[in-house]
Amino acid sequence: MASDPTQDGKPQDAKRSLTLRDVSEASGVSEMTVSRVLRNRGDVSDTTRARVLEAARSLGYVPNKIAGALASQRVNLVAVIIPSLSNMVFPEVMTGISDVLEDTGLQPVVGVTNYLPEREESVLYEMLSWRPSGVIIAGLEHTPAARAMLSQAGIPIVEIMDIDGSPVDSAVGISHRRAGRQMAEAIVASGYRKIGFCGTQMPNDFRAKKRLEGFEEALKRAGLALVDREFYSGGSALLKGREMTAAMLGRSPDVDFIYYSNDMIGAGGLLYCLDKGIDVPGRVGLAGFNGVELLDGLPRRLATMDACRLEIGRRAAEIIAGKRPKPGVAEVIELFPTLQPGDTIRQR
Amino acid sequence: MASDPTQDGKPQDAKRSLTLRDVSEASGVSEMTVSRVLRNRGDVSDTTRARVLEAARSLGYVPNKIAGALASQRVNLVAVIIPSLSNMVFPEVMTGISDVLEDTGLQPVVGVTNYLPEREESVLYEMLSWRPSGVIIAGLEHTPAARAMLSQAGIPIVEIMDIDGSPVDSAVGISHRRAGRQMAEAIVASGYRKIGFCGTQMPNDFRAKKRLEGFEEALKRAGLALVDREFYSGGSALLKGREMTAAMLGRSPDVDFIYYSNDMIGAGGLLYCLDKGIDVPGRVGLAGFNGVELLDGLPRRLATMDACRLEIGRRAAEIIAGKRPKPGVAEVIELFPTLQPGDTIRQR
DNA sequence: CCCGTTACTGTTAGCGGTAACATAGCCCAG
DNA sequence: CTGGGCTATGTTACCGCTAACAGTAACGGG
Repeated sequence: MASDPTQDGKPQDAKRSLTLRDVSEASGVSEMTVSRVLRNRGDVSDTTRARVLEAARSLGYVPNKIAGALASQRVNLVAVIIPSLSNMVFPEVMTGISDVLEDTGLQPVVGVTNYLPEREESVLYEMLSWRPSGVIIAGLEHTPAARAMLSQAGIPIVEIMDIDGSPVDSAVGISHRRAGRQMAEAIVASGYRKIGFCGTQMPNDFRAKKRLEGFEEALKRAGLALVDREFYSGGSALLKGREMTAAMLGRSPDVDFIYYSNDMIGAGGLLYCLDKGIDVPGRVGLAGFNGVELLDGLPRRLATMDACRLEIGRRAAEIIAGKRPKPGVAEVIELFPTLQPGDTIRQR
Repeated sequence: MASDPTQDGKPQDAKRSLTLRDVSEASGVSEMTVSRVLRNRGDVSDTTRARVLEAARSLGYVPNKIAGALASQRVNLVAVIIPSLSNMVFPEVMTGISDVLEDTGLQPVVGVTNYLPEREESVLYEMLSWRPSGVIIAGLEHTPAARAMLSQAGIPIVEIMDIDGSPVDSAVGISHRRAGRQMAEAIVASGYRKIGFCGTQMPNDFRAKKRLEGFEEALKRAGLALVDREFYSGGSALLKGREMTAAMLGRSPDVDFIYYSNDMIGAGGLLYCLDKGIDVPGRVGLAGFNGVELLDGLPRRLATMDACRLEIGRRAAEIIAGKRPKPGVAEVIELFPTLQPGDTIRQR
């Protein structure tokens, strides 16, 4: 329990938390005037203002936003619902969001779903029950109930990361299908023909799934098909990348390119190949996805495609904050990731 | 704006949000009964319950926790205040917290300070204004105002990560000073004598600072001192690790060990040495700190010390949730990190 | 000198729930 | 049949704050 300034252990006055009334009594003005001072609203004389601030400060008064929000019907919170915090990608999105929201008085509140739709639904319900000013939520795939809540909420909704589908309201993201396609085209153009895929075993990572679909589609158009594939779940992504690469190259020695569903396992694959003295990109080419900063420190630059994470966060926040040409109007913003060939695709 | 089901663009009924009254009218019972049903409180007949639930569901009612919290003086939120999300360490702490809070009805709300004390103060103020049921905050160093707020809040406070100092209320963490000392002792015991340090240039990363202090203290006791040091700020940690290592080995060729303030730059250093064909741990030994999962995928296991992150999160959450032998009593829990020598310290 | 303005401060009525306390049936023992 | 103890539901009074409006005093122009 919080330490009590008095020594008797029991809070002597039941620790009744401070209210506007306490400040108003301490400063000899009405509660309303105190409220005005603390919110910098309306006209208050300088002397009164000073007196109130002094009283509030010396009492250690912290306003009760619960009461404030109820009375004013205004909440400065923005719900941000994402699948995970541990994979480098969402922290950067959060950075973009915070940057923009910083000077709007709005504040992001994060909820994590662990890629579980039911969890997403309950997190959303929970957050909506705090009546936020807007929702930023990853992906376009939600349970029917979640979609219903989103569309009924009466607040701006921005679905982020992905635009392959139909948004409830606004959306900011990239086409993962196109991203997969582009990567496949680049790989094929470089002369690789026996292409394998390593990815996550997550049925609900719809974006990874779409990338793979786009990838296979482009291969097919080039008269090719995946030679081998390998999935993992859990554990150190870097290590899994090594293991999957070892397994695949062992099982399918003719594979000459491996496409990874994310940079982390791609980096693992790259380290494995370098360890084993496998010629990259001569004997095998490698590519990942996301453009994570981590790659900069690797011995060789892994081919990848940045996912515009920072920009996605920024744009989404701008929509919520009404910083758009036509605020309040739903819009879909497609961003275009650039392919970074790095050193792991053969140049020709 | 949220899409309106009707096509005229303007919400036809001003989108007045639903209240208990709407549900009560739809189901023909009092608001109180609806409230009871939705919270599973008190006795409600099965038929009434079913009727109410049906009405709530079909209307798409989402309770207003703002009103609920104000009336009941209960908020199921736990404020979690941490310096950063982007460095692998706090996401894992969050996981520990969420795991424990999961089935308590409590919910973590994250605030990020970017290692800025003033920012910490304002984030704390903001969060306290929502009257959370507890606060979990990283570190023992806060502005005087922040300390005052914490001790006045009248709710359980847990300061995490560090125990070298005096907590406001409860604390869960490791001694970073001791951790630094232990690492130094292990290094010296392995015969290294020309030891350098690479770390972050962050005046407010008190824990990194304490590790370095402990480290130097132990060196001194062994009659040694740091031979060289190098600091960085910003950018890809892996890359910075490479660069700093290159710089240090170039400038001080006699350095035979480098202690890094975190695993990420340590990993960069390791990759650099392997690239350059430098004998590790023969010519130089290397060690980091944190025990991040990432290291598992590296070509060689970097010496490190795990920071008990998951456990810290769990314990902190248990204290907040009152899942302790003596709930409500402040306690300080010290955890003991284990040194993982890996392959980058010479064995003798 | 009156009245409209301006500059400040106070009063009242909720916001949407819930705690606490009725109240209304109903059943059963005495 | 009567009262006590259920169970199921309703009533009332707030929770702490703010919107909206209502003063009040001082001032200046006509």
